[in-house]
Amino acid sequence: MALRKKARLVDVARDAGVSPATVSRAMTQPELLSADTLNRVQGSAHKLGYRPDGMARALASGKTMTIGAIVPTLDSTIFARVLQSMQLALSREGYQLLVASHEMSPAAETEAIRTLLARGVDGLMLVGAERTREAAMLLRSGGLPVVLTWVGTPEFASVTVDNELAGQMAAEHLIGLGHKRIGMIVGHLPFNDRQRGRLNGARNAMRHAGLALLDSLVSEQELTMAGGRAGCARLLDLGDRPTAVIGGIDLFAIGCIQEAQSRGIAVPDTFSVVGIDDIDMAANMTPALTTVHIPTSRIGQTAAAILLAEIRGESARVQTTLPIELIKRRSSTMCS
Amino acid sequence: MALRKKARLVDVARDAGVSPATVSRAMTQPELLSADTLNRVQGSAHKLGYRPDGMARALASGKTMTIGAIVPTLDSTIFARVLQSMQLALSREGYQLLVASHEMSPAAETEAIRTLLARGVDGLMLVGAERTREAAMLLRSGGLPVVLTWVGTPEFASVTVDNELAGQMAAEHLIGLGHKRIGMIVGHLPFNDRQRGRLNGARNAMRHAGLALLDSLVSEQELTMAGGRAGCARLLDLGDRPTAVIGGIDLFAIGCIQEAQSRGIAVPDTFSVVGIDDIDMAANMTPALTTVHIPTSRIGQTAAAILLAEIRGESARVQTTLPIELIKRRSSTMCS
DNA sequence: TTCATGAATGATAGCGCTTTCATTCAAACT
DNA sequence: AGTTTGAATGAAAGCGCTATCATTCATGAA
Repeated sequence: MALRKKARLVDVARDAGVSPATVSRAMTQPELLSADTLNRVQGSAHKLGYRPDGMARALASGKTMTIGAIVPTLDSTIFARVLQSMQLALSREGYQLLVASHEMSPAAETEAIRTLLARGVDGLMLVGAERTREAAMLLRSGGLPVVLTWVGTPEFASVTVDNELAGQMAAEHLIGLGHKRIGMIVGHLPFNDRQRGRLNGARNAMRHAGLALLDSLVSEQELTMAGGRAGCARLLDLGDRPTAVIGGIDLFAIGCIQEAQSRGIAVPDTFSVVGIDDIDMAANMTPALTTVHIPTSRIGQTAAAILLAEIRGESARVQTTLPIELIKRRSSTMCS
Repeated sequence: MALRKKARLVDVARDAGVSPATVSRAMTQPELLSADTLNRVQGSAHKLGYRPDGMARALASGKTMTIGAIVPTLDSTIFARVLQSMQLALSREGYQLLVASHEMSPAAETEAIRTLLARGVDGLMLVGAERTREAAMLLRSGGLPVVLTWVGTPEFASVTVDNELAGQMAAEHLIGLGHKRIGMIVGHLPFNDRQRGRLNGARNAMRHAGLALLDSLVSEQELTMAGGRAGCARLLDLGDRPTAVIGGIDLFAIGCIQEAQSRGIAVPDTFSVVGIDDIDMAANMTPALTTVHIPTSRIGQTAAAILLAEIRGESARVQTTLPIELIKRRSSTMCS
């Protein structure tokens, strides 16, 4: 009972008086065995405290029962939600999530892809469609199911959301309320096709309305609430300040509201703010945030489902786009 | 160039005209080889696009280069920060993080431990000291480095924070400001020794001051901002409402402030609120939140360092407690 | 009775790598 | 010259499991 080494499959086989193959079957395809042997094997396994070795299993079967996910950052409600719902869906099928983040660095993402591929994952979830040439090569030659989220390309399966439309909906809402000088706070654009899409969407909506999203009213910031405050501060310091601001993410919008309030500017009475994402907090602040709802949990669930399906060889390169929706709350109102 | 199967170690060996052992050495201990052979091997490896197979490597060496982390939930800035800083520290040494969450269910945590152990991880990070008997057994018999975070036990290495002290500091601050009727919003207590500690700390501080934390002024809520609002609403609806509230996590405190503001109750003028954690948002809201700072990033870094050290056999069962600190901001003031 | 037939099980060859242990050979000592 | 030493490499035995193929043995069809 004490200093026994870990029991292996052969130990169980010996104890139960069967061949290793039978034990292996007992563990993975019990329906193939007679009730009698199955019982005997399970008994021995339990008695010896046998736990199959995942690495050996992985090597022999080529399956790791692990899905890799590489996100820009873990420190974001958005991605946390996606990961959480993925994990939930995956664990139901016995899969585990291997998580890596790259902190907005293409090189780091490439490296993470390389590592996960080497480590052996049965599928890979990535965010966005933009990556280094090398990363693309790795994925292509990796020969494993890949699903892109938020933004996709025809080359891989994807669960996307129309970021342009999101930006457009936010802008159109404000335009409909009579706002003409609209500002926007966005994340750093270089390695972030989500933010670029939202910005373009807003820009186009304004153009269609015969207005313009002035460059001077667009502030690029770090994706934090502090970034939102800073961006808003810059816009509010302007001589001709905007009457409304779109946050490229809710956190920006919320930071923006805080900044306005701390300056005694009433939201929404004299300053409207709308966000994109609809994070938890959006509904719970005062004023509650008008925002474009992005179905993050569904993105995760769907990504998991697609990966699982591809692993089973059921489907290939499914391109899914999830609907988004403007949620009108209190932070936006008619331009006064 | 096209339909070539994945190159294996023997392929490289053949191409370079050396034995497999030499190629293996070239990959893991290049300093053992002559510059000449090393070059030749690396040349062949590169030419064939060779990438070592992690599973085979893991099986043969017993090392997976993977660390498991099981957190209550991914959807929390706090744990996200910890994971992020762990990952950063680990990746520098070539390790990857395998993440699982249990959503506050002891059974789910046990299952996650079992899975990760089977999957093969070189070390394991867990939150809190409370778990099922079975989980404890698994960890003990797992024979792998384990580090507990937030709350620890002598049985394992740990990086903790004095949760009681945190609760105490929050309460003492309020007491020092003259508050006597103090309420508290805490998370569900059953499988959460962090929240229990904080509550007890606050309770003791009040007792020492000759006051009492009335049960009627303690509200147990889900760990979300909405929970904070709900808890606060309950307290504010009371005939004899508290003049100050402690949030067991910042999110509660923030929700509480939102709730108060939405009722036209001025914070901090007629109602003080303090939190615990010091999440990003705390400093960026209006009023900025007074809170007890918990060094989350350092928890992650330290946990990673301890695990790495134990893997190398350098140290064992280090118990570290990180300092915490009250950050006075605007959400709390003298009792009027 | 004689064979297919199929269900239950066994034998065994890997999966791709690491890791002793053994070998070779030149440099460095007696 | 004869020996010791150590650096550089090779040979080969696994790591613990899965999966293919073969074997056994009732069962029912011919």
